[in-house]
Amino acid sequence: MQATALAAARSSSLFSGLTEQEKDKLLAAGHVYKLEKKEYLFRHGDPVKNFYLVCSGTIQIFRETPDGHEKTDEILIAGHSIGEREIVQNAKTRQFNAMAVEDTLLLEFSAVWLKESAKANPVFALNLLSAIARYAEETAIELEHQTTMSATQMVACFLQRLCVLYDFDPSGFTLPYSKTLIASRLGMELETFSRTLAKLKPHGISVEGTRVVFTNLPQIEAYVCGECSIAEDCSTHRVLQGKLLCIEKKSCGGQCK
Amino acid sequence: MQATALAAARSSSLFSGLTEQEKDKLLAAGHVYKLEKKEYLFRHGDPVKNFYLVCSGTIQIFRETPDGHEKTDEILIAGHSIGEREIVQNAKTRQFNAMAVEDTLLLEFSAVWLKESAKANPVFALNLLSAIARYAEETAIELEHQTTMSATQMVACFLQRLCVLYDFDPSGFTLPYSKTLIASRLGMELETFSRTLAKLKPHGISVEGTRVVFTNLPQIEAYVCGECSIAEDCSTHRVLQGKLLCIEKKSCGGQCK
DNA sequence: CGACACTTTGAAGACGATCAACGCCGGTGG
DNA sequence: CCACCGGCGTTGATCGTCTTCAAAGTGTCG
Repeated sequence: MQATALAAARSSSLFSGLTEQEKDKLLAAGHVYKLEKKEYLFRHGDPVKNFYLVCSGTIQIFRETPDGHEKTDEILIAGHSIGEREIVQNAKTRQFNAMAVEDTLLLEFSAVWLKESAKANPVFALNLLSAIARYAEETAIELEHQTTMSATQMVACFLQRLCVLYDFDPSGFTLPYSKTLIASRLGMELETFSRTLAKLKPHGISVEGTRVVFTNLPQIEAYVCGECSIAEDCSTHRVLQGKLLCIEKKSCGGQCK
Repeated sequence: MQATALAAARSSSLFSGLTEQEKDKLLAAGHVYKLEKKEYLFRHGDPVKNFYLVCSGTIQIFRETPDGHEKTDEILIAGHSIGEREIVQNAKTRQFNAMAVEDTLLLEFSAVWLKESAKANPVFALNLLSAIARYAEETAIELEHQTTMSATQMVACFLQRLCVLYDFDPSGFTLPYSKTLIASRLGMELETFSRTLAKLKPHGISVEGTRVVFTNLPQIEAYVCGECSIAEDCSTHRVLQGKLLCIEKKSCGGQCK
């Protein structure tokens, strides 16, 4: 169990470019931390004491609005890290909640450890910087999507990304978490999400229950980077892995075939 | 002229904690760069070669969607920096446009200079890390606002922030840039923005032409951090300077008096 | 089998975008 | 000095999309 946990942790981008010895030394400071489904890792307002690496399972990062609604900011899986931004900024309290979506294994490190390690190891520091910069970039893209894309486009975009990120088979895979969670992640209501799925069929994305099938693969592929004539400039449709998706004429101005 | 430019630049948070000598040494590598109103600093797709510090004037960072719409990501004034994220991430091309809103003075540095300086000076490196982390945090809040607040709330929030950020007099100040730009920044149409302003009057915010007056100051003040009963947990209404604004009952659930 | 969580579907409503027309102002040129 | 123009902002009417509220359907697990 411990061995598997470490394997996932050492594959984190934070350790890229480090020797196996260096990784061992850094990881030695971590304690295994288990969470059961629905258990909280921490809540909004808790003091920032620790840094975490996800080894297995899934962690949901979310905020609660005063009227009781939840907005999911991130869904983290093995290899992802939690808390580096707050620690770097010396934030005193957590600004969001972290909860296990399913049984989850983490490695726990102290905030001090993170800072010391960054000071002591320039490669690690650069990885940290890069991870935070990447998060900033992803959030900015997310924001752009939110303000310029329709719900249909967002869902299509999300499913494509999901497929790439989790290395699923496009010709058929199962959603890794509930539709409620996905809707919350996309900042829309469950009902809207549910209705949207039906609209995707004509575009070659079929969803029934938790089963997703990219039918008419060539058509879908055609939407992917390289075949989209405005790929370079199509910032609206840029997806994190450098792939593109233009699902509706509306915001493509018909330039994407 | 040069003296003023340097004064604004050295006040940047990137140099906090450095001795005057260190600042001098770092700033010596910069070249003054002038932009006239409407002139581009760079465009989407341009190679990432330089890092900039804004000394005076205003720079608009924006993206163009394929259907011709513009979304303004940031409005930068003296002390702000441009390009650190792309450089840290080794991005090859700019992912957005940067244009002068008015005549603007900048300091230009090479991308290499930024990296070398970060390597050579740990305090500078930490400031850089902190600046990027702060940007990430601000963007995340922005995203949360976008998905949970109404147009009315966003505008009210923006005006309050503007007042704090620019150190304006709440009892009366002039908008520092056009309403078109503000609307674009808030991700809404000019018409929506225009209509929204009228709705703010009952809440103690009066806008006529470019003149903004926070009337009924006590009422407004009451909305500000400390007097809002759910201040600590009211992430939706958290504003960058640690101030709060709850302008409508809708999402406060009546908890904010 | 029943309880419960999760999802789907329907109908109504709110909100912001869109299209269109008009007013205002500063600048330019005759 | 006046007429015209273009940029900017306001206002009105309409439309589409997403949310909201309500009810019913599906699946799983004890």
